[in-house]
Amino acid sequence: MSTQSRIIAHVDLDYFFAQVEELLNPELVGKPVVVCVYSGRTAESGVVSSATYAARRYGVRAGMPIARAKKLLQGVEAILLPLRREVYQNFSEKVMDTLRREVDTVEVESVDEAFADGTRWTGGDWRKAFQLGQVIKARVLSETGLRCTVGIGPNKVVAKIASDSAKPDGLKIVPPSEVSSFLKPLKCEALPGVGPKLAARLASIGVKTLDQLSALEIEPLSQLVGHKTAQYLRLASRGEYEEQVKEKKERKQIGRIITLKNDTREVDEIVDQLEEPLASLAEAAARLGVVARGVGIIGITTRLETVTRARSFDTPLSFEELHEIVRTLFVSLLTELSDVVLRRAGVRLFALERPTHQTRLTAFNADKVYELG
DNA sequence: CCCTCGATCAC
DNA sequence: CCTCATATCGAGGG
Repeated sequence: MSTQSRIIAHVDLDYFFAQVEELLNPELVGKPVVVCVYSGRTAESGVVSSATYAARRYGVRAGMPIARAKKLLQGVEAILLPLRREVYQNFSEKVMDTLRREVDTVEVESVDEAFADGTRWTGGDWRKAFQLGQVIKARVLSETGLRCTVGIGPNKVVAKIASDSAKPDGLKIVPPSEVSSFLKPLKCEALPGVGPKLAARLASIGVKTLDQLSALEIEPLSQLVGHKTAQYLRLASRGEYEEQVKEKKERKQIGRIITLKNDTREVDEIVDQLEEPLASLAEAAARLGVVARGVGIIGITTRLETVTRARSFDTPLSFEELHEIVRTLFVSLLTELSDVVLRRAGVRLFALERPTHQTRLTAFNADKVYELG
């Protein structure tokens, strides 16, 4: 069979968190609904995580401080709701299962996005691509109640840009014959992986559109953005990015980060507040059936700069050891950086492995148990 | 080559 | 005024 043209769908749930809240409380439908992450520092501190289109009409956007959103919504009958991660995760899983029932391969990109390989579904026939999109949208709606936007293209990059261009509740097909004209006029930021920083670098050599980007020689581009990124930009901008849709494997790391009650550089104060996150991580690791050989800390300074420290080991770490290493890492961080004050602090576990027969470790047992070697 | 760290992205 | 979680890249050191 011709491995030539695949038919890839990108499925993007519309204003996902806020849409779930609407679904759970139909009175909210059509109103400005804003799902917020409250940091707990003050009653109102935090950011917007998701907003309905009614709220967006007032300029509310994800990532915006809650205080600013409230200003924009002054005098408006708006509904602010706290984030309910587990609830959205459950809906997400239902959606992903729905997709898996329809196509062979589903690659979960995030809680609200997935790629679906529709090559088999369509028999490789682009005349069936629209039908594939309609079926995906209809199945997701009937099985979960959620609306989504579907972009379909010959590769993941084109499919994702297509869905971006069609939201909300849209369906956009970009067959191979249209890829070039579809991509050419777009700004570089339209490519997944190109954010403000990379876009600024490209702009510094006068490159603003995918058309311009696709015309660059690889060498100078590589000088500017590094080897891997240059290869990616070249292929992606030409519509020639051919990474296959594949199920994601095991998680490589898990982490938690919190906003501290007060800005501080007191290790005790920091580690105290990291007790819960650490326990939560231990639980998450246990649920995943993994142990960690590495642990790291993250600090966000009052100037909003990120500082990290990490250590890895050749055997898995017990909960007690994690705790101790986290403390040590914060001590050395704060000793080395005598002028930083932390606003936020976090912990992450990496080098995650399934326990071998040599090691047993459960979430809440303190001791690492070795068999005799 | 491996490790650590910071940056970036995108959510 | 500034959340939270993950992956990846590249630089620098060993």
